[in-house]
Amino acid sequence: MLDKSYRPDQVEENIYAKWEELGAFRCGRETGGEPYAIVIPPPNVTGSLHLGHALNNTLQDILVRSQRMRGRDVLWQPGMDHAGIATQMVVERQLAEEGIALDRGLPPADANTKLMGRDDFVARVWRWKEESGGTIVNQLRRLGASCDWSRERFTMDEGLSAAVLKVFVALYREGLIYKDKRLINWDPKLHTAISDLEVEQREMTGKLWYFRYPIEGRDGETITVATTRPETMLGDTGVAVHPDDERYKDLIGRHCRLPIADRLIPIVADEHADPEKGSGAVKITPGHDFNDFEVGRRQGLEMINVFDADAKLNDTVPEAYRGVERFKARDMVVDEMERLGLLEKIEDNEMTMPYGDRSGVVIEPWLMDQWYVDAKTLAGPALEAVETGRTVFVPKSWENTYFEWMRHIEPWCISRQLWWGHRIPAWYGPDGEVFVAESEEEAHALAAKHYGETKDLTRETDVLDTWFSSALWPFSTLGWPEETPELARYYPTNVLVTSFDIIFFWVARMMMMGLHFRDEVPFHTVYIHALVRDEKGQKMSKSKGNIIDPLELVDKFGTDSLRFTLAALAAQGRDIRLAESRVEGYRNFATKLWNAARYCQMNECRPDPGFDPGSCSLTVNRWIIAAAADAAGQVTTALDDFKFNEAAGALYHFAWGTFCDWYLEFTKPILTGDDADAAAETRAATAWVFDQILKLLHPFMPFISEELWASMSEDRASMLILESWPATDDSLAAPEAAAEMDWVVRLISEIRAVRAEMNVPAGARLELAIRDLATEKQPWLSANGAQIKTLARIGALDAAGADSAVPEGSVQIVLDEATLILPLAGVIDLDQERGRLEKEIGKAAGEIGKLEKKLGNAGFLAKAPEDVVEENRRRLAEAEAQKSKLEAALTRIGAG
RNA sequence: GGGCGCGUAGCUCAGCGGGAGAGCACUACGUUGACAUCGUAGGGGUCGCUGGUUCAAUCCCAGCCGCGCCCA
Repeated sequence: MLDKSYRPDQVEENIYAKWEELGAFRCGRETGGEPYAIVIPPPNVTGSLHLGHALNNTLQDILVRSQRMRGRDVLWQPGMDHAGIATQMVVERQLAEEGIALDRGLPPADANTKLMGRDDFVARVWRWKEESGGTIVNQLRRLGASCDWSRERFTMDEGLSAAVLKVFVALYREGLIYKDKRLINWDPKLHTAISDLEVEQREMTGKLWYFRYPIEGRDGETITVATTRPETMLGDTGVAVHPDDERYKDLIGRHCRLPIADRLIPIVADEHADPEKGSGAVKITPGHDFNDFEVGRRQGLEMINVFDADAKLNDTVPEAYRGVERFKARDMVVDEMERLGLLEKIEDNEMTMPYGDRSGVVIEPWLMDQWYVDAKTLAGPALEAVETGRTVFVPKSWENTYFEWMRHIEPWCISRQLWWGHRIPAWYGPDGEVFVAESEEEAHALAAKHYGETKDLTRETDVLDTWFSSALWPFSTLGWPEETPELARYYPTNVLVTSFDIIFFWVARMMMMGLHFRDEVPFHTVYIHALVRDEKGQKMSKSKGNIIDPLELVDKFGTDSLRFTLAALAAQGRDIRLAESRVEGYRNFATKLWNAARYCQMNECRPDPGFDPGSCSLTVNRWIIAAAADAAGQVTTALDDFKFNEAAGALYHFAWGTFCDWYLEFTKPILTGDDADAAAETRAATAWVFDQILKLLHPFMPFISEELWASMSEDRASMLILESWPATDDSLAAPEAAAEMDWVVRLISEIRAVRAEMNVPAGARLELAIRDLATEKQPWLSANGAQIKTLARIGALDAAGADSAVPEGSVQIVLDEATLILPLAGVIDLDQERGRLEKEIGKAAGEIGKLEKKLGNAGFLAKAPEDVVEENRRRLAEAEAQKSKLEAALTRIGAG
């Protein structure tokens, strides 16, 4: 016998281990089945599970488990990415605590600091990874994720590294990877370039400083420029005015003298200058501003880099400023300009500032050599694949985001000044000539050919952006560049499940690389799910302190409750606001099912492998079996459409609202009754339907469903995870049974409602007489008499004739053509009953009024579809009949 | 500035051209042998506002108000 209640903490770990022992997660188990593949969006090796991961992986697991049960050969490919920047930060911080710094070729800041070289550092990172990396993988196990762990991959693995090498060299040779000197986002704390997507634009109120620059050759005349970053003026190489700006027309082509730096810089005409903004003239610092960089290019201005890697001023500026930190330099510049009488004014200014999302420091646009991928060329086929529907976004609206980004894609800067990552396979000759090759030997061969003799080569020190390797994930994890059987079988994958903020990071890059190297999209569907927010709709973040830890919810309510909640709230196109009360509610659902199972056990409802659901003779059994099949259809259809909330809802309503609330109650009298055949059939049907529920439930609540599956029978052919999904055809449909049971449900509900309204004591047994019951329904009454008596607390039941008298003091309920009569003499207040009937009559009259108005409208009759008109006529007739029945009932009571 | 989305019951959210729904919360009643993590019943909404299209609008269109996100 099952315990009194479900204890998730006592079964989850055990069940998960059994699944793994069984090899249930492994691909290739079902060789006859059509393949179904999902690659996990690789979590970061430094990461830990947050609710976004919980949602993302719950949805993937629901898909994967249901497809597995449907007989597909499922591969859910797991793994992690090496998170270059994040991981290096973690390990560097650890080293700093031990007084160790990286040997970047500079003397240590303090004599006690030890220096560590590149190889030792990389070894140290690997050690860190083995010891403390990848906590998220175990957290995914707690979530129940049925990934094929035997195939777990890591972007720094040998195989994946080989893929990276091959791709880099191939793209280089095709001219799609090149070196270029451009402005990049420099992180002065982490000492590396970072991607646009890793830069957070923060809004703030800054200042706008107005400086006067003296015009050369015009004594006393100045031109005023406004700037938000005074310190960059030391790198100014021009002043721009709008070509149509009358105020400055005569200055175009002249020069002004840059104060402090004491250089001559040209005044140029460029559309970038906005006459409406500030003074209409802008200083141009091509080395430190993205817009100015473009202006500088157009106008042929000099590009001066005034900062070093720490964002301190370098040797290009006057002595006094050298080595000064940028914000300190700002104050010095402003002070000096003021002293020189060249500071016109200072205004407050609403602006955005770029911050590194990992370092939290202000990013410095910096001019330097980096490696780039020609993303524009690669984006072409990736765009086309979505335009032509080879890859589909669900919901479709996200295609716009993808298109927008892809159509305006910039060259992709792939080099990072880090040690942890895939080192770029490029070697430099003594004269700086570049040799790109898959190995050092090959590079030497290339060099020898180039120079005609052997030369010393030095390898590029930069590593590749982590996303460069993630972009290959859908095929590199399957063994590419080897042509493995898995690659042939599972690529392209079926669906990528991710959230919208990842469209740029992964989806776009995986599409580009997949198409270029496999000539085939990496996935046919991209399902974009919601963002999980807190109850108030705020994005969860550490700084707001509103983070809900999914594992805390798991500890409190069990994994299944959290999973079901996330699925139930995962409506397309809307964010999820997670309230703990919802999780609690679905925990109660789990408890409900647990108790239904106990009920089955107590009543010996054991699964019978020989049971044929089509063979039942009892209406109530045919009804519930048909309803179960219908629920299976609803759940399946919803899952096929990625409507997880609808699938969860259909399951919840069937299991609780139909099976527990009605079927189990209906069949109690049968199980304890005298008809042994009926009892036997009902036991088998109950067990069969409950099995259907467990199967449908399994993808959502894998643990409790598996536990109950085992507890319901000792001789299961397999664990639930490998069982077959319920059939979804309509061969079990039973409309006549549904009509009958629906009538019984309505009859009981009506009686209960009136009892409650009339304050009839809950325990009191009433007599029930039914007047005017249609002949064809007479059998319904006799067949379900026991159920009606139990559930509506009826003592004696009488199908009275049409003209039988209504006892004094009766309550009368109109149900379709019939009138239910409950003699309540002495129990009810006649005035109250009159009031109740009058209220019912009023409701019917209101309904009649609305319908008559509609049906009296010539336009409606002429233009509305026939079935709609018919439906309204039917409703009107129904309401009129009900009203007259109610009026008759009122007459029978008599005027008080 | 460009784009996307959202305002439906006290709260969290479904629905989306023809009878306003769920869960939670709330109220009343309940020791019926699965379940109080429960059962039965109930109250509660001019579906943000204003126009338009339509026989018919919570749903489609436009404008407005309020809120959120992404990109610049």
